[in-house]
Amino acid sequence: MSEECCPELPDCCDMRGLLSFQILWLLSKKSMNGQEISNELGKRRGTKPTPGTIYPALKDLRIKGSVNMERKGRTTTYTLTDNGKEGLEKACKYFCNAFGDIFQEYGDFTTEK
Amino acid sequence: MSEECCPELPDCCDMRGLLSFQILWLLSKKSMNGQEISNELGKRRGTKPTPGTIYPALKDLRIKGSVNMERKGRTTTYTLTDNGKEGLEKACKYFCNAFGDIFQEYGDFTTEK
DNA sequence: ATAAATATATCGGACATCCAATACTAAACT
DNA sequence: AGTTTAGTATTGGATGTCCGATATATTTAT
Repeated sequence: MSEECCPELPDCCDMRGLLSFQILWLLSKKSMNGQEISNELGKRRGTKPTPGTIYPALKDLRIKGSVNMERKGRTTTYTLTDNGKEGLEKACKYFCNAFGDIFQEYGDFTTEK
Repeated sequence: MSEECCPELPDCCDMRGLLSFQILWLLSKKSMNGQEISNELGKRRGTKPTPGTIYPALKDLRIKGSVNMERKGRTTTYTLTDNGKEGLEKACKYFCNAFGDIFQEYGDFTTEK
């Protein structure tokens, strides 16, 4: 996850979506606050989501029961719930089934590069 | 891509998004009409997108210049344009950078299953 | 005490994605 | 000719994702 590798957003199609899924995945590795989540997403996407993106998403995940929030002073730590863990496993299966071939075959797509 | 493997949609998070990207990917392998695209998406997602989903997406891709349409009788064949091919390569890089770790590490996540 | 910085949060607007419902066209069938 | 079927397409409504702008609370610095 180096800095040099900043993928360019394509104009051929829309690349939005799966934000809440990606947040759950990140939280499955480590409980984090909003800024840390935002930084991790920035590494993967090239640009950090703004507060207007990240906090509504976290609020929705809390309402769904997928994450817990715990505020201490200035920072709020978000943690995956047991419910969220179960759901994430289903979500990963769905995701891999839907997009797995792109990862497996993308090597062929760029042989000429 | 067998029939038995129908992933369940999770309730922990939203799994919408990247439809136009997935359509471009499918068309990069073979030109297809709407029904064929819909069937391929159904195999990967478990449920086939309805006409109200697929045709607006294809219309947007045509307006963006990513695909061409050619109607013959009852069917319309959609083909990736050169522009769409270039864009798709960028899109794949972006996608792999954003979600690659989930594929690489998901094996660990399900070792207990 | 005041100011600056950090972290969280909401609001408004734009847009893609999703479905159900409806409608149309062309081919195939009776 | 009339009916059915296959394929395409639009409409309306709901929701998630995205940004820019704004606001609040807490910590840190001056």
